Amino acid sequence: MSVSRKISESAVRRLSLYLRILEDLERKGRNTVSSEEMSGRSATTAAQVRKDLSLFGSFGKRGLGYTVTELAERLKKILGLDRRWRVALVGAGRIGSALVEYSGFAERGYDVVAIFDSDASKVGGKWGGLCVRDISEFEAVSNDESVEMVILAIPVEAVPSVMEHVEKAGIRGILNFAPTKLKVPLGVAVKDVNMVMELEALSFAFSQEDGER
Amino acid sequence: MSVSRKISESAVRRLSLYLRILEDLERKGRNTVSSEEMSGRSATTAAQVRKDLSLFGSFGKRGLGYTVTELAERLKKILGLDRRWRVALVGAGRIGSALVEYSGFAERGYDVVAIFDSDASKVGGKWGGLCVRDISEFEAVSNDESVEMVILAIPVEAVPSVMEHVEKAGIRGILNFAPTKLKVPLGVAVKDVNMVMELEALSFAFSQEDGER
DNA sequence: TTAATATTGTGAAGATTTTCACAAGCCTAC
DNA sequence: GTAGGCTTGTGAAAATCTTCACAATATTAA
Repeated sequence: MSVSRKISESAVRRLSLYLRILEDLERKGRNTVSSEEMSGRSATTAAQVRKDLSLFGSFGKRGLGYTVTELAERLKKILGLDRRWRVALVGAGRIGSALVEYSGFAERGYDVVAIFDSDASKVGGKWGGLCVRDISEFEAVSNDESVEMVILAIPVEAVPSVMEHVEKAGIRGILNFAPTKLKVPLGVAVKDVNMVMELEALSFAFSQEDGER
Repeated sequence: MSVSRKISESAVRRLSLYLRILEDLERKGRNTVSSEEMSGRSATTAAQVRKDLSLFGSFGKRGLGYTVTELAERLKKILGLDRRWRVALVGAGRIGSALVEYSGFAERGYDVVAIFDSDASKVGGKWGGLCVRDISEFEAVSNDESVEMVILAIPVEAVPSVMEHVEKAGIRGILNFAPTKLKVPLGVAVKDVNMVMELEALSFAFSQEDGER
């Protein structure tokens, strides 16, 4: 399982997508699937599917394809989903609320174990069984709760001070909703979710099309 | 301005990021900026910044750098942000709510002009001045309102029936929050926002690190 | 005017990712 | 058991993306 090669961002995204497809096939009671069919359901080619999988081993049977449940298990393991993750939410605002109440997280192994905010009017409130804590308690609480990842759903202005806490606590994974590039120490993984950026990519696609007509 | 070359996904994301940086510099009253400084604030190299920009023309002055406001204007035009976009939200749930109330959209030129849902208990409700319509009215309303883009914030099960309406209405841009790959006709642009996928990328990064120790 | 300094724009080199194409292997049917 | 039909796994080729390196050009100072 230990892979020394660097796996590209897009390959990981595709693995994630393959897993979703396999889970769907599983629900439908399918036993095997070919790279050809998988490619039809994603937006890739069969060769790409096989290449992606071959980065981690050889999971299929020639002439037959892949066993749905087995491949799903393998992918879960590769993606680190064969365990649960302890996550803290920083920012008890609207986005945070949507995230915490979204059942998909828990289903996929991510447990929100603490919620923080710096707004005194929010601190102390109950959010689905959890008490909103003041951000100043971050290090202590995240240590007690063995927090591994953080979801950052805060405005840009709040980023520097929050990041200080996060860094000190030794957090090594951040899902960032703030529309800014975080500066993090080496070894900390950051994923940015930026809806404005997505919309801009969309309007760019439009403008290009129009320009080409 | 009309560019026939295909611009890569990641280049567009970077342009979007550059624009954010420039707007920040603008607020701070800076007049010019070098590719070197821009690269410091993004996660790229100075050469990458220059290459990205040179895809669309030559906007800088040798020895001096780029004029902040001028480059920002250029980027806005390139990204199709020199106009407003009429957007419909489909799915009056939690994510939809977070999006509609998020001021960043309106600020960047995206006006939500209609909201749809298929849940009878939601239809008729008022959402920030807009009346939630039944999805069956999609074609008629989106035509009246000249809707250009759609934000899809619905569960996977609802995708096929909703997509029928969207397709019939001739929508050509979709921001998709449903965790599934949409099948769309040629010429329709789709951007997927998938938080579970981002978290999976994060747990993958973790697992890799651990494996390498 | 000339020299020194800064920074762009861009071919070319290098690196990475995707696609191609086919040998190798597995299954079914006869 | 062997022929025929699929489908994987994978080197090699092709395509794409990033970095390098430097000529060109603008500014400032003397």
